[in-house]
Amino acid sequence: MALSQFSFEDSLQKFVDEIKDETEMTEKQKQILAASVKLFATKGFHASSTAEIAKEAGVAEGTIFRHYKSKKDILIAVVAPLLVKFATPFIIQDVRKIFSEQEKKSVAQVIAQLVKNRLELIDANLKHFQIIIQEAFFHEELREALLQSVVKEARGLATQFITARIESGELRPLPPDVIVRTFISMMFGMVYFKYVVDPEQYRERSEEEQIELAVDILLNGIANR
Amino acid sequence: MALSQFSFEDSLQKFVDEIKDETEMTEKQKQILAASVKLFATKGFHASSTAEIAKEAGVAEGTIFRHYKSKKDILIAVVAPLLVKFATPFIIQDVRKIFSEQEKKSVAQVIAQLVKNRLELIDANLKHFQIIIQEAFFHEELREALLQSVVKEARGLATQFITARIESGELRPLPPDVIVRTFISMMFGMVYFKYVVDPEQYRERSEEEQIELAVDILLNGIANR
DNA sequence: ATCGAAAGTGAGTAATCACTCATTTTTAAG
DNA sequence: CTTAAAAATGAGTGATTACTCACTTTCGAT
Repeated sequence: MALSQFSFEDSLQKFVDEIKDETEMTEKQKQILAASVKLFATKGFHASSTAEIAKEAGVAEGTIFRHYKSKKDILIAVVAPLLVKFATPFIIQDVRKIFSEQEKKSVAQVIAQLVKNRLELIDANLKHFQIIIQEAFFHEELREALLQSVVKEARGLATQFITARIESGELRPLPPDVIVRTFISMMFGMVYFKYVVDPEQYRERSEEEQIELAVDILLNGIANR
Repeated sequence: MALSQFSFEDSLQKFVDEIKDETEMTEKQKQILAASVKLFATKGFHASSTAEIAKEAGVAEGTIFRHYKSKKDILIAVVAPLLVKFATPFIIQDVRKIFSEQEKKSVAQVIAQLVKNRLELIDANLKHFQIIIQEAFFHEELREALLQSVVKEARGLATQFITARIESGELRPLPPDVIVRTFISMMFGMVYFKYVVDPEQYRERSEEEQIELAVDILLNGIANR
């Protein structure tokens, strides 16, 4: 195995290993994770103490370290499932499917479906998503796992799709990476405006309308012809 | 004065008050700020201890608290100048000027100029910008000041410009807030990809090309006509 | 040269940090 | 019911935290 692939394989494996089925978790363990999610999302990892987590979970501080050998292990346990949900081939079949059914659908349909699908995933795991985004700034391993697996995987698929659609004449011959970047930026922007910047204004329109408008702009731009 | 405006006026005022001319700063004080910027940007505010800051600045820990009454005060002192640079009417004239010269210029020119101008501002203050983005998650006052002043101000100007250009027929009759959101998302995306996600790929093209491509997509979309 | 104020110092403070461990409680199989 | 393992506990650990304060040094005006 090439040395350069070590860190990627390692960090992804580390995340996968950390995942346990909820069924094989103690009640207290679930409470610890739930409390951690709540605190990490609102105050951040560094500002949340293990004493606080224990109190919020209704658990002795020692119990935390019976299940997680360090505080950082809690973060990994919290973040791993969603990271894998985004990244593993198994679940990315979701996305793969959208792309593979391409013959039948127009670009607009595929993109709209993709946006909807990913936004639903984020919505369903909002706090976990928030924690990942926040803490990726400070934890290199997390950032690494996020970029190398999720982004790389997503970009691979997207580039394939875009290239095909350029050849078929449906898309302009623009550099695929720029299109991917624009698409990802747009989606993050939607989430950020929806939950942080301006929830009231965002909700003036329905989610379907928002997606429709965004896709419209991505496809056709804002200039009048 | 309406009660609802208190927090905005207060937090903005607090940030403005915190700014001191560099000329009226001690040598050691500048070192403290420089060390704080370096540490906050790399490790984050919470993970940077005052002992560390003192050591990095080559200063006694007590000296820090001679100038700043709390650790959080350092953060404000670090962040305030850039925040004001983004927000105050005085410096936003920069942007206002771009908009006001609109008669002579095409939408594409105005937007390209605007993107270039803002990206330059970010580039010139990259670490400070990074700190603001990171810490806005955790400090409500910072988030408040950022949203209420910078975003609101920027949106006001942009909406005015967009509305005018829709009326003149240059832009499609899309909701201005959606256009603004798309524009801001695109810019953040460029910065994020350039510095975090994929610096190598980003730099395959020159900055001018990147801007040109982004503006092109914003104006004309990715679909073939 | 004198003097008061401002700048700088670093040992000291109580509080809090992540984490340990001897002990007790709970669980589940025989 | 017995019993051994697993789960849970919370007082206790040394290290580190943001911050204080009595003291020394530097500086500028007279």
